[in-house]
Amino acid sequence: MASDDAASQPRVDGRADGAGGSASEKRRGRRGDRAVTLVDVGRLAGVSPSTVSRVVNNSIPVSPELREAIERAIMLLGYVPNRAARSLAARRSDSIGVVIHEPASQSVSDPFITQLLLGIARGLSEDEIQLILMMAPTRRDEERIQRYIEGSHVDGVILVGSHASDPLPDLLIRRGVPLVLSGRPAAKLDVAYVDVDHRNGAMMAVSHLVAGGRRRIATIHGALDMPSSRDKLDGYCDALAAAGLVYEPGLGAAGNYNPALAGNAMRALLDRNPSLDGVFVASDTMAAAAMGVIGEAGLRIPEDIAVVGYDGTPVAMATRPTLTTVRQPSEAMGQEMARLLLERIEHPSAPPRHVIFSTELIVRESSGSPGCHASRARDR
Amino acid sequence: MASDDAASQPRVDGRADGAGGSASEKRRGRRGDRAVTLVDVGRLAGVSPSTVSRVVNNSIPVSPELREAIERAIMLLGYVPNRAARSLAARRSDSIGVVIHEPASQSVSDPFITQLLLGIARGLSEDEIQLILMMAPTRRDEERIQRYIEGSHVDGVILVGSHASDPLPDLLIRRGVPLVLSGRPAAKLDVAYVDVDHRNGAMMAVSHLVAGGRRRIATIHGALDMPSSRDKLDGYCDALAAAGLVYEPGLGAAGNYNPALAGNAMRALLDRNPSLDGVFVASDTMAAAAMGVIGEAGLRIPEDIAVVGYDGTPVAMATRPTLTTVRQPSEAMGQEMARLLLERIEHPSAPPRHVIFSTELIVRESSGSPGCHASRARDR
DNA sequence: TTGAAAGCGCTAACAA
DNA sequence: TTGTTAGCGCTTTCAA
Repeated sequence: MASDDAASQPRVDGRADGAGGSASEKRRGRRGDRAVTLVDVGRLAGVSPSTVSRVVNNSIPVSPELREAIERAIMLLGYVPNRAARSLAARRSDSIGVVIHEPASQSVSDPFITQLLLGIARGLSEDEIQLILMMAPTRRDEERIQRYIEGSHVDGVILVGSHASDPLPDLLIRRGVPLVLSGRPAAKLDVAYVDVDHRNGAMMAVSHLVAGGRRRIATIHGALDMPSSRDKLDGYCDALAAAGLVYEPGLGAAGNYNPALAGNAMRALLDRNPSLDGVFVASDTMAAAAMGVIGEAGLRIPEDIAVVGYDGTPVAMATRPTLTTVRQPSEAMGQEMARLLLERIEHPSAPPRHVIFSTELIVRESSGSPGCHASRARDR
Repeated sequence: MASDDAASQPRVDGRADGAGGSASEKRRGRRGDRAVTLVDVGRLAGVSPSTVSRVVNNSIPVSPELREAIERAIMLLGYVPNRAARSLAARRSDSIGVVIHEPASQSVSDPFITQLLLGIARGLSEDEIQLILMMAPTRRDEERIQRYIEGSHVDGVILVGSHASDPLPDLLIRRGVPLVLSGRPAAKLDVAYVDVDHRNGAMMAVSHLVAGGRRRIATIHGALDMPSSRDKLDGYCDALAAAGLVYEPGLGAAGNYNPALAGNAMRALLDRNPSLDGVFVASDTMAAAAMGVIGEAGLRIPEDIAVVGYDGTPVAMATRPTLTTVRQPSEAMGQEMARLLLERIEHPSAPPRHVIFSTELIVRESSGSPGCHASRARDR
């Protein structure tokens, strides 16, 4: 029922174009008034522009008196350095690119990705380095991004969520662009990255299901051309094996981190496996979708089917029942990626480092023992 | 139970610093090889750099033969313009800043914000304009951002989620920086913005609750120094009034778009109003949190309490029961913001325009009639 | 239509 | 420690 049928149709308001404004200015770019430059500051302080530059950049010592005079002049004039000029002269941009190389619409609404982003921003903020966000929803965008990176000289790139087929890492390495990946590369590349011990994370999750008495445990995994997806699948198998259970192909289905696909996957799993009593899902958003499907099938969580998600995003607390999940320290990971990148920018020829984070199982309601009431987890 | 107690402790892997790398390079900045410049292209094509520039920018006509020769040379050399140089000479940056002026950790994991961001990115991508993301979690960040905008010359700014106290809009306008706001400003400012008819959106939501037979309807609202929060509250009151119900202060509680706060708010509402049978919540993420609290209180949704959220994010489909919500066309809004900003950059002295979007009520399970089974909504 | 020349504002040798 | 001097690579008058 109901719904405004004008929905989404913008209503344009107010003085439309050309009402009073001069017809065509095309004066893109900086505002009229000439900017204050180093020369202006130098003149006011009675020193040369280079000395001012030295003060501004703290590059080499300047006598206290001059420094003070210069600082006063800077305040007085409200001088702010022009980044373009600085970039041009110094041959660096003081900005880094973050490429989100995924079907953007979904990745960007995945809280895990956004938390990572926040971490990166935090890791960068001390150094006055700007974050240039590049999303690659389409092939054309990829080319645009590639051009941008090659030409415009971001000082480095953080690549989030790349698949095996992604040519970008290899290209950037060849071009000598400092690079950090989220997750180790599919191919053997000498590159810095942050990774997570997903194998162990998945194993914890599935062992937990086993410990709760589940015997027939399925999994909804991500795209298998991502090492992280593979790792989780391996961990899942490890746990089954440890419990003396066997993995059957019919117990796995791809959700590719897309909630809609995950819903379908869940349906298929239920069809194929009537005796299913547990499922391990490779992301919280997919798990939430799967829970919906389970509910619609008339099955109860956790009594009939226990569910464990992955990521530890807020989503896992919003589901009912609340979702047991494997937490990745997403924000810390983002911050570490920023750090690694800055490090590579400083020392381009040092060998790339890797940092591996571990995970944490957060037990909530969705994985309670069958037939029993879920033991309530402290919800942190 | 369980949990890797090394959790979140990064494990550092691989050849640590100084293994083989030269101790200190500090060669920040561009990779060794000299970049290809306009001059190189010109030389190869046998023309002057200015002519090459004209071809690259399509600025003024160039004879077909030369153009072709130049284009060939560009391909051959793999020329890519240097943005810093271009910015410096042309006095524009070809980049715009998106300031997210909120407690970052929450805003960035709110899917509504991220969808808006995606829309902005889409709206920009055709024009090769870069999006510089600026998050202002702390006061220091605000200053950094302000410096950046003033000094470094983004061509314009999109400001997301600003409160009444935010000095930035006013400042930027005075400085002549092209600006677009998400949501109209609290103060009377002559500025471009995109807004949503929240008053009507809220009214639809609450009228829907009334139509379902609810008589005692509470609301969890956002920070009231944001016009959008006020509008929703007004719409809520409108609907109550239309139904002959009265608004009591005890029926409102602030959630400030923070799920944790919203949970507390919900608890307080339940305490204050034992006979509560409906609640309108100003965002989906807050609604999800509120639903959790309702469930913990032993009440059923929608039988005991009907819930309607706001935003129309994927979150609303992930809750159980699924959440009735008011959809904002977030991505379209973002795209429109980008368009408006580009327009202002082109025509700085034209009067700022406003675009108002309308909303759409999406009925799902959480608002079913009391005592009855919820009529299942088609889940689009 | 094309080229020459003068910067854009800054950094970084080099000299003093 | 400070100043002088070249550019960084591009756009954009101005002349031709």
